[in-house]
Amino acid sequence: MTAVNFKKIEEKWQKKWEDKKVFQAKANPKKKKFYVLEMFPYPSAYGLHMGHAFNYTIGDIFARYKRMKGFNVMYPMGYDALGLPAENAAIKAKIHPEDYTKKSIKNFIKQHKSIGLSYDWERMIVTSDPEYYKWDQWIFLQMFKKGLAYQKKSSVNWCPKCQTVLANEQVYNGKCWRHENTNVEIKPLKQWFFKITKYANELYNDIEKLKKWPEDIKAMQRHWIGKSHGVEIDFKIKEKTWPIFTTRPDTIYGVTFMVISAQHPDLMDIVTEKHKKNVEKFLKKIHSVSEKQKEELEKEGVFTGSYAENPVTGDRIPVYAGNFVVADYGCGMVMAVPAHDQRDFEFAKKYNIPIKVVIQPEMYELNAERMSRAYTGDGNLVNSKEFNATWNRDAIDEIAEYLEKRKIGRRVIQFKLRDWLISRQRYWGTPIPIIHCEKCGAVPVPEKELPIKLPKDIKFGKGNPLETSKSFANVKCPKCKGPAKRETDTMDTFVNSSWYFLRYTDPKNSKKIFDSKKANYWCPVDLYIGGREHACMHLIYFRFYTKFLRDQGLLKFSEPAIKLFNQGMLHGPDKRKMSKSWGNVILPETVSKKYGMDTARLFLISLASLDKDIEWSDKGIQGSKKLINRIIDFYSEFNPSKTSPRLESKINKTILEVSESIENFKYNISAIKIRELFEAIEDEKNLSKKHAEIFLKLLHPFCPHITEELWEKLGNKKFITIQNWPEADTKKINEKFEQQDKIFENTISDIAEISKIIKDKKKKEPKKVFIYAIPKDLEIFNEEKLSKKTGKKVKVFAVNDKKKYDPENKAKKAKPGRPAIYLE
RNA sequence: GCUAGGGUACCCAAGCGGUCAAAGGGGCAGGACUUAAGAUCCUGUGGCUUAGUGCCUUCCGGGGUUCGAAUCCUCGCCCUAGCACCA
Repeated sequence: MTAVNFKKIEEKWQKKWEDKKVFQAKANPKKKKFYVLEMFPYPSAYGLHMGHAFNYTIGDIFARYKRMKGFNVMYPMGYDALGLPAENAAIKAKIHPEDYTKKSIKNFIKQHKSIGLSYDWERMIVTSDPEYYKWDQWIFLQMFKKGLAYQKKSSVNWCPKCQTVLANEQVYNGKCWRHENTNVEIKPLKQWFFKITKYANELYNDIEKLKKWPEDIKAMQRHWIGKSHGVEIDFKIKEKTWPIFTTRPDTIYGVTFMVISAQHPDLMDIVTEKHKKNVEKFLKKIHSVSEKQKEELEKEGVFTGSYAENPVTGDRIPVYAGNFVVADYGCGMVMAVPAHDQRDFEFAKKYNIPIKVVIQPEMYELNAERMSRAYTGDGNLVNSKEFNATWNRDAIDEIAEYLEKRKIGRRVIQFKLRDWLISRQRYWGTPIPIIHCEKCGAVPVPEKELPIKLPKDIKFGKGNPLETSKSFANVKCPKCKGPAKRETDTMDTFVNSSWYFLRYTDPKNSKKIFDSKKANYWCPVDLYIGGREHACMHLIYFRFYTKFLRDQGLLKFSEPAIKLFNQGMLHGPDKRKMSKSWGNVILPETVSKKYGMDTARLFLISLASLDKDIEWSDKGIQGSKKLINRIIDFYSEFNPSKTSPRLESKINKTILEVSESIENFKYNISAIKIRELFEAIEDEKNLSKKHAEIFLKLLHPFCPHITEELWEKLGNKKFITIQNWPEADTKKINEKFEQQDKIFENTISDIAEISKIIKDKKKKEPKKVFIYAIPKDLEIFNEEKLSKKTGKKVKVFAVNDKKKYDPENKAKKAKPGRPAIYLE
């Protein structure tokens, strides 16, 4: 066996691809485009590991396949370079974030190239480049003009470790998304927001159009956006009208109390003098409980002293402040119907508030005194005046109608989605292009002054570093020219990644964010690959941006990606997620040296379905390694000859199977089909040059380097990667051969079986095999092949051969498709 | 609790109404090669039976639909991920 220097071959072809710019994409309206994109990485000093390689290989295989299929493929890569981890790492290493980032990116590029990915490097973008984030600022200004970027004071999530605020999407169970042990604090601060809620309805409804997105991601987004239909009912409290949102207007007659969120900004307006102390005591108490206890927290509240008037019944009902009401959903107050809502029920029981049944189930009768839990099922209304005996589901509509007619309520749609908090009090982000002037207020920076670059004269330490830069903060007001202060908040890094896919289509444009023609040619992204963890962050934000830029007249489409693919996660040999912190990281460099990158690529995709989590194992990769070595051996001794019709049938069938499995992202099946074909080739030995080339083409997307190398060895001058994908000649596919293969394999099993029996009985291993086949089947049984597979000397006779050796007269047992066998 | 997805032979994993005792890989066993080991190659790998075309029991468990189920329905149990007091 020849020793192969994989690393050398890999570097050779990586360099050639790059030198000849084979993967450079050019917009060409006459050609059908295909845009493959992987979520770009956040460059860190740790570099890439095989988990990343797996992710990128998925896209690369598809890009190479589509390119060979004749599509105009764009497959770019870039770096999401701004953000907190880089800043923190830089501070720790005592270098500037920019230097840290540059160094990391350099390493990432090197590693990306070493995996053999067919990126168009001319299109690379780096979000920390002012020429990139300039357009982030430009988008901000457009949003500002439309009232979609605005400032407001509100209770925001503050991570004490990050020293900055977080978006709702970045808070998991009350913890920071980057610090799972750090409780997020609630602080009232003036912050910048993007009004993503303006698009809530469209974002929700269009999920339906994402036919090629995974169901779970869509479900998560639906849940996150949280659309619900309901009614706002006007309750009067202390002369003020409070529109209370409910999805259950059918229970309006059963309201016995109200609960306002303890976090509500206007809570104190409702609290009466007499109850002030009590309420304050309560607030103090709920603030002092730790997050952990909050999870199991009982519903608690305190009477505010005020009463609300039920607009339908005119009842005077007490208003409580409670710990279980969300402050910024609806209007932060709920109407409570203890008989038919479990939370309200628990609360009412605890504070001895009356329970009024307004829905009676059909099978039995509820008694308010004896209920042990709320009845949340359906039934007919009772105690509801003119609506009595109405089926509650019908009553929802009827009562809504009734409220609307009397102008004391209206049908509305509520969303859980909140506006996107984009302010960050950190350095390594896009500066917000706003100047604060005492006279003119928040004034946008004129577009021609963009980009507002990050200053260098800053100090890291406590608080926002941008505030330490004199050159940055003190400016003139663009409107009145008076002294003013520049906004020192930077934008969330998710801003940068919300539109990067568009910039790839025209990455060097200095006049415009991108040329719409180009963007509309290449986009939407045909295949977008990345992790599930972005379901409710990036994947919502970039849909939002797409819709906004469409409304700005820049785009003609409404959804950024046609197909979304979530790859599984690669685990280390210890079955844990591959990551630096577990110390189970496998590096591409090591793998390339040890097995060759092609081997690793093949191994990763053949382990399981691409969307499943997989495990790296040095044992497991042996299977791929053996195959690759055999292929290389075969080609190094290859002499073209004529391909048998049997093999030709198999080749053509495999073309269909491999193509189909690639299209369906079943690369594991592709790998098996390729393996099976190669084994057939090895068995037959005779192969024409044309077919030898077809095999390499089928293998190429998976193993790009060695296929280029072997392709060249066959005497080809042009790259295999720009060849046409083989077309199957279906006329050559003959199922007869497959049946024959089956017969052949059965025969081998039979020989082994009989051999075993003889060995058991006679304690002697038979060495010779005689096969008696009916003449029609004769072509199936190749003596040489049989001998090799059985490890015995095999002789084949036709049953009607007069001179055959058949001492026990077995030949007569032969049937079509099943030869007779004699062993000795 | 809700939502999405799973539970397949020693392990990983494909299959998703008949061609299924169930692809492929790993492991293990036997054989070939070799002085031997390793590497490589071939074969086997649910059970029973027999000089081979046979039978039995399997695809988390129970029930069902069907001429026929690993595959469809239903009820459980278990796992994985995400969300979680949204009125």
